[in-house]
Amino acid sequence: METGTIEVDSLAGGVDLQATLESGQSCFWDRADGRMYDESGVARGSAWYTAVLPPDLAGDDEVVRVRQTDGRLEWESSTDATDHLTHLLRLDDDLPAIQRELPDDPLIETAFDAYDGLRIVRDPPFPTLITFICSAQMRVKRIHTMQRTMARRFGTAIEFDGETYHAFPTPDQLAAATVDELRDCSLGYRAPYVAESARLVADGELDPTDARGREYEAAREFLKGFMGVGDKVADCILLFSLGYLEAVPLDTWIQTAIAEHYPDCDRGSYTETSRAIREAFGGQYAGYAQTHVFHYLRANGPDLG
DNA sequence: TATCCAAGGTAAGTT
DNA sequence: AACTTACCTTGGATA
Repeated sequence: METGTIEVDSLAGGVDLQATLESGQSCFWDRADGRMYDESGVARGSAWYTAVLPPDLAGDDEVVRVRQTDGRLEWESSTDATDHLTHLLRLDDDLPAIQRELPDDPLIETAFDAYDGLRIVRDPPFPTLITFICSAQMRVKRIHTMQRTMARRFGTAIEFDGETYHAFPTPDQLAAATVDELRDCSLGYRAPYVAESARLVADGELDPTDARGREYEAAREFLKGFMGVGDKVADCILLFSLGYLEAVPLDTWIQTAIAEHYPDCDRGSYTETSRAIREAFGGQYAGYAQTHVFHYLRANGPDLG
């Protein structure tokens, strides 16, 4: 096993690992103490998080553990995880520079200042696709449980440091699952969506990574080719996996924020409201504003700001 | 202990 | 294109 550290001071804007991984944008990481999203007064802030990197990222299924203590990130893995962490947690993003590009707006400033070091993640595309298909009408904590269940039942088991971890299922593995088996993972009406979208990827008919390189709105339309992917889910995949930092998923929290703080941005349709709020959030880094505002409102209630 | 309700929406059908 | 409606499941709220 290899270990290493990344100094938080070496990152522009630092990093808040817990805020980044437990703000609801990612289901790729799992808290080793099993207390993900547990608000019940458990000691937080230095917990280990684990993930199984898919072969297309690491060359082979590879377990990575990371925690934040005393101004540094500590990691454990079978090989050097520095580059993987930099990639997955977007540690190269210059947060102060991004904040300077955001508009001078009280809600955005409050939300940004409240969570120093909260970064957008760069999760692998296929798990992100499935995760956000599952997210429809679902609580964040339960989405996470659903992903863990699918990984345990259909994903490859990996031994690391004397423990067993499960990779998120590959497209082939998930496409091989029956709709009933997926329903047994508590997916409900999302089960056939997951089955069909996994099949599309497994059969080579559609690949979420092929959205890359397209103009933003064209990329969003492309992703809507998957079953169970509408505008909002497509925006989540673009922002949290494919690096479209201008994407602003219009979820219920942001809809509430629009109604209360930016009523002029409500243009009726998703496309037009999206354009308006994207502009209000400063364009190219609007997704960073979205994620901070989302996290802030979810933690503090919609009335503040 | 029951019952009710909302949760990071989408697809399909109707106007 | 815009507007309805149904949809699985479950944890937490309310009675």
